[in-house]
Amino acid sequence: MSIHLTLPDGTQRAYEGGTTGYEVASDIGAGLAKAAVAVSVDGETLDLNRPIDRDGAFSVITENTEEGRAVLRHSAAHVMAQAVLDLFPGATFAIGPPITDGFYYDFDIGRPFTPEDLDRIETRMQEIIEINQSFDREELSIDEALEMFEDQPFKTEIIRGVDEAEGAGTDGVSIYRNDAFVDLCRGPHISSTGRLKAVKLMRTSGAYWRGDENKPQLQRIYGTAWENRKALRTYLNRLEEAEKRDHRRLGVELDLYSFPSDLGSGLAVWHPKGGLLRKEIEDYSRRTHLAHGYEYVVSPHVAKADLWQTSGHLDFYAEGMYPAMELDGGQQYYVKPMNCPFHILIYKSRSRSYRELPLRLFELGTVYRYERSGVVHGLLRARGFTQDDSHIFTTVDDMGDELQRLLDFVLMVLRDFGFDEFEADLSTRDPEKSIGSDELWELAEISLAKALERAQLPYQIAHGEGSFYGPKIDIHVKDAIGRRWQLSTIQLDFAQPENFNLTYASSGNVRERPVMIHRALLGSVERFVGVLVEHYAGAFPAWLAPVQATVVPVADRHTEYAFEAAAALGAGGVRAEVDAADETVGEKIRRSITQKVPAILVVGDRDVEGRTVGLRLRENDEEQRGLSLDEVVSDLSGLCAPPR
RNA sequence: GCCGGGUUAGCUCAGUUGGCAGAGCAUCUCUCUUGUAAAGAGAAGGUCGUCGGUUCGAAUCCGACACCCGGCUCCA
Repeated sequence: MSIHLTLPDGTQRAYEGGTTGYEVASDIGAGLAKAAVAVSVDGETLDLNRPIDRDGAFSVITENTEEGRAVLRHSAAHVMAQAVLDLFPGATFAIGPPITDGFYYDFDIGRPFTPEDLDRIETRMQEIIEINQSFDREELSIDEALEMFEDQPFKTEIIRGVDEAEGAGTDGVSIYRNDAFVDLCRGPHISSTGRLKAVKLMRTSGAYWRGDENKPQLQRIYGTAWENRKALRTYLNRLEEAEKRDHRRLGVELDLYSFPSDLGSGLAVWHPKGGLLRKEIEDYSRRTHLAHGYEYVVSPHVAKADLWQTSGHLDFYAEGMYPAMELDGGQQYYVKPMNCPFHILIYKSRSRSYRELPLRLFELGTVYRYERSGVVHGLLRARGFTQDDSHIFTTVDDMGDELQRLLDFVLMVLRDFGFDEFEADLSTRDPEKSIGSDELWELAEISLAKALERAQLPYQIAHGEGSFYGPKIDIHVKDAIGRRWQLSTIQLDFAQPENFNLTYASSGNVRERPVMIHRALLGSVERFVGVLVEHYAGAFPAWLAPVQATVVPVADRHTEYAFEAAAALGAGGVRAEVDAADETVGEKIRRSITQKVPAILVVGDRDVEGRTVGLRLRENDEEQRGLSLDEVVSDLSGLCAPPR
């Protein structure tokens, strides 16, 4: 019996039944076979040494692709587990999958791993790699597997899970054996441990079994594995690069904000330069919202317990709220974790007509959330932050159009800040934990999906991840080094209009219930600044740079003219500073470059005489001399103008 | 909240077995008057996160708390 394989280029080849993937790869080319870690046959990935017994599309998975690296990493995880079980008798092990850029494995050794343990494990792994053990696949029945792993409670739990999830042709499980080490695993794996050329253990941490904080906490070891030493080095350099972009570090270096420990966890103070950056962002936000049919409102930071009771926050969100303050003889007040109830009160301040809808109330609303102590992370996860928050009150009929408008608006805003790659998550209903009619949910989910499709935004459906009151879209951006950040959120809300008994008079003069859309575009100004800092590595677009131009006098006698030039820039709307310090020109240039100032102007004798300047722009370090001051002012004032 | 690691000058970090607290950068002063990524000299700067304990003696050992970092869980 022969098998027929279709290669990616469309050519067909026939082989004896039982030919292995490696043999096919070798037949195609020796180089390909050398780089191969697995093959894909008819949509299924197989070990190289597994006989192929069916026809279909065939491709070779090579070690320098993400799919191939996942195979390497998965195998590295096995080797790590083998090393741990060797070194720590009685250890139990749970799961060890490949992840982005690496792998991990969860263990229970009765105590945490120490850095020294990590060294020993890595050394043992190297030994295992050097003896080049082969990975051998076997298939077992559920009962056989349960017996084989009887001392491994996590493994038996997984096996029972496979048993219950039968269907998909799983009446048994596969295991991979290298030497005395056996692990439950679907595969595929590399043919032998010697294929691991560049493995490094990175860190340890606690991790809950099955990600559930009510289950026991295991000890996780993270590692990384690459096809060769060079790729590993490149990855480690990338980590260093990311560290240099860290917004907490750059916040100090650029004097933007800080997190004084006297203040408290998760709380930032904004220094003058950070304050200016924020102000630019907030001004932009207010301007564009006003230009897009929003009405600007303001609400206080605290409200009585009753309001939070009505809104459902005390029932559903109490954990995220700061504890109550008692005022006025027992009256309880809460600091706001969200702005919605206030906007609802504005809506309710008088009776509303369908003619006013959609009513879009917008606020830069500062909220406080009691984040658990282990989760705060600079500006990206703070306890106090300001949302560019709006609540849109719309009729059910207008909801679809409004969502489309909204999505266009979101993308415009994000693009204005320099992001151009987006992905969305559409979170749908969890029937167990939600309110509202099926019809409304379905309409809402369809409307969200339609809006996403019309905006040509790639999205994934997150089943059951919607909030209890409605489905939502979360928008993620990709930054300059490919990381994904969640910024915008758009949530439909059927609950609050009910809770607060919101109505409007329809054209037929009937009381109808509006739908609320809760949305934040930047998300929170704090997080947004954090993401911007990391995206631009602190070199903000000129319109956002706290200092847009530095004027450097060559010697003391040029200082007066330098201030004149700075004043001219200021009059042209450019934020300019004079660096009149008693330092060399080289040092002053260096300081401005380090501070990522977009434009540096140098003025000396000839400039004073001819009313000119020397100019050096951040984007290229070539200097120009003798440019007319007036022209430079006009150019820079264009360069520093906000996008709208 | 959980697991682990931390906290020494404004910043980055040394500090040996428990025995007088250190460097570089930044700051201040003076000299130099500078043309595109660090001029020279000097000075000042510390409750060693906080509180308690052990000790003749604690930055160093122990405990609690605060804050930070890496994860888990959670999330804008």
